[in-house]
Amino acid sequence: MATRTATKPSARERLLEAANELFYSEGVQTVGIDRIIEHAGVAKASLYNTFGNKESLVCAYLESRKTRIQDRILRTLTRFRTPRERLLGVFDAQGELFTAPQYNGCAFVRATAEAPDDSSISRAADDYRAWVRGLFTELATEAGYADPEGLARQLHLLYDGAALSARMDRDPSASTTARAAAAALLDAAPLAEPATTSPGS
Amino acid sequence: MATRTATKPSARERLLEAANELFYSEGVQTVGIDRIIEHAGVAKASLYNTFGNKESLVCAYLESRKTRIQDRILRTLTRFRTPRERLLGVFDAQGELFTAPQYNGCAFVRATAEAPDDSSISRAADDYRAWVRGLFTELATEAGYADPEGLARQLHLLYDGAALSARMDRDPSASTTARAAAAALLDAAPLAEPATTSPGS
DNA sequence: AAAAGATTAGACAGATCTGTCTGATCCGGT
DNA sequence: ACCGGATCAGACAGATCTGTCTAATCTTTT
Repeated sequence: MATRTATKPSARERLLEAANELFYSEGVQTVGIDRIIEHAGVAKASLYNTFGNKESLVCAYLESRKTRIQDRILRTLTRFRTPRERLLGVFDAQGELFTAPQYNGCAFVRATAEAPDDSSISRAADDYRAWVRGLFTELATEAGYADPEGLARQLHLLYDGAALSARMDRDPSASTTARAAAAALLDAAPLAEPATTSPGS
Repeated sequence: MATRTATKPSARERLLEAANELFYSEGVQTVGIDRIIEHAGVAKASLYNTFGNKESLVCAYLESRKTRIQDRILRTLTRFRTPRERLLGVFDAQGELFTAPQYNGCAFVRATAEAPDDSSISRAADDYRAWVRGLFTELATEAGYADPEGLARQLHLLYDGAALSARMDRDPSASTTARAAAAALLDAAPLAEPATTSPGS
């Protein structure tokens, strides 16, 4: 509750930091508890007192990653004015992630690949994906497109594909490709009709 | 008794079949050797005589999956005539995969998420991705687009995104969304200038 | 029929992992 | 100063995993 001074982060914070580095770079299953506590400089009892078990630590790690990514995207979007620019700006924010020291793909995809099907880890991934989907839908609605949900689904595909390609192909330029494709989709998507007939033929 | 061919598959085939089911549905790390041999009805020594170690078994499993998917896609593409239909037909083939009994996402993405960075597993994934990329590039070239590689990259993003969404969102209709987006990208992509004209068939 | 090679069941070794427990030590609030 | 909670180091139990090895049984070839 009391805010820590800058001298020494709490055991919880150090554990989350270590989890963030090790789980993300090497995978959830391959990194054992011992490596986490060694890297965090924390006793094993502190870990189990704080989180209870490994799965809860993984969920907390995913949660912290989610808020970090959300903040990063939203901050990047403040640079853009028009709804269209902001829709495409999501891919710019993604590109910044790709060029980070070493990007290893979507943490939620990786963690889900290692977790049983109906675990709390999958639920954390669902949360994150719902947020991304909601963001695209909201921006598409603001931009006045006729089918914001459908457009958001298409853009989400590009967003996922870019993250996957950036990792699997070790190609950070995937976000640029995705942005260009997204621009083409926006150009092709019909706007909501403020009034008269639809443009057929 | 004297029948030696069709009645009983070899130990290798049964192991690959078991690996295909268990590794794909539950993950590579979480499924142990004991589960594999039990499910295959094979002795442990046979597994290690045949494959040497677990990683080789995983690679063989990925290899068999790759050829299976390639066959499926190519067979589906024979239904279509024009290059454009065949480009979009890749997403139809993908949709058939999604509606399979239980689809669990791209096996290569899952396996790579659990494997160390420079393993032979990653290399198997690279092979598969290179094939998909080459297929899109080839079809885009046949269709006469000005920038086949660039278009193939965009379509590959949709392909990856659809596979990822089908798994993460448990939404097999992702291939339909991807197909629609791909059609829009094809409409927007410029055609190559016809250097040598051989117009009609 | 007999030899040679596969295949089987399962014990075993060695390593590793999660989670618990003990007791000592540090540190902030009253 | 003191007390209670947080944290520490590390041993320990119990389970699990990969890979090896033995010895018996089945299959094929000579």
